[in-house]
Amino acid sequence: MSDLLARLRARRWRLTAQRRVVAQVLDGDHVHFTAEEIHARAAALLPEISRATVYNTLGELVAIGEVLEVSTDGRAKRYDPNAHHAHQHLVCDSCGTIRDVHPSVDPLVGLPTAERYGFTVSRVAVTYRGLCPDCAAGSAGAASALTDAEA
Amino acid sequence: MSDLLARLRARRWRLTAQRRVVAQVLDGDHVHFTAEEIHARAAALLPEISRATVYNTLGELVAIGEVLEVSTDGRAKRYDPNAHHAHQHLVCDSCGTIRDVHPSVDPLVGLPTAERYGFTVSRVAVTYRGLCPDCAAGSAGAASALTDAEA
DNA sequence: CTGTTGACTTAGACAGTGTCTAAGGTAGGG
DNA sequence: CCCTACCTTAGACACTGTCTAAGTCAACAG
Repeated sequence: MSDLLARLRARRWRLTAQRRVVAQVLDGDHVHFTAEEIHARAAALLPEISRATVYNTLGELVAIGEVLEVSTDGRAKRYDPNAHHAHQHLVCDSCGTIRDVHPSVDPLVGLPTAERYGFTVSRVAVTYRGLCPDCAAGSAGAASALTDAEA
Repeated sequence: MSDLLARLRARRWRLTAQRRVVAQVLDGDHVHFTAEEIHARAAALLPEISRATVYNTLGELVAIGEVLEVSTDGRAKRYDPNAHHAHQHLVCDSCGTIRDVHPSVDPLVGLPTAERYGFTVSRVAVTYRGLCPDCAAGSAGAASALTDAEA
């Protein structure tokens, strides 16, 4: 689905080599990289690309809605190229891996007006947390170490 | 509900002046402060308290489940003393304010096993995003500026 | 094809958030 | 009242992200 570049052209973006490699990295494996990971992969294709350019480009892609920003822990944000399908995230508490999940039922379930406290609610994020298969295998009985909660 | 100190005593915590003021700040208004805000308020009560101690204490409170850590944007984490009632969060995209909401229906709705990709799911976080009443009043028509999405 | 121009990129300084270390202080049990 | 293990401190450090000034170049006009 490398029509990301086509969409960018349609938006009259100046198509520089730097923007092309960033788009290419995002179009690749459908994972959720951090900005630094994207920079590293982009630099493998175009060694002189700078951090600032990667941050700028990601910020613009997020602003126009082609990429989603995901902040799961307090660490680095991750970038999700799957912006055109509503979905939720499954996050590993141990390694931070993120997987997209496409629920059959939309749990958006309107928040009752009485519970909105005057807020204008525009969207809802649902994040499932736990351990990915690899980490669950590694920590085995340590599953009880999962004493931290968040919802 | 200042039995937080009682619970800490029961856990055989050394009750130092520093830990007491941190607990006191958390027990106060039921808001969601950042670590720096907590440090500032604690320092108003005990001027020589250090940042490291506030971070240490918050980390320990989170580890034992007396306080929840909430990372909504990529900025500073916020600390939620309301750890003993399952709840969700309403977050303002403009000012970052967080409100607890206690939904009548639990949208946890089990994630279908087929959608778990082998993850061991231990909990789910639901975050409603939008504008708080104050920010909605301020930006008025700019509501359409909310082009970013996250779920 | 070539020139022009404004948008883009760069390196590096800077800022916010959080972690770590070594040294000194103190709560709480004896 | 003393000890000692645990706690606190100041400050250095690391990570993530933002900003600036100067140089570069994609795209368009001619």
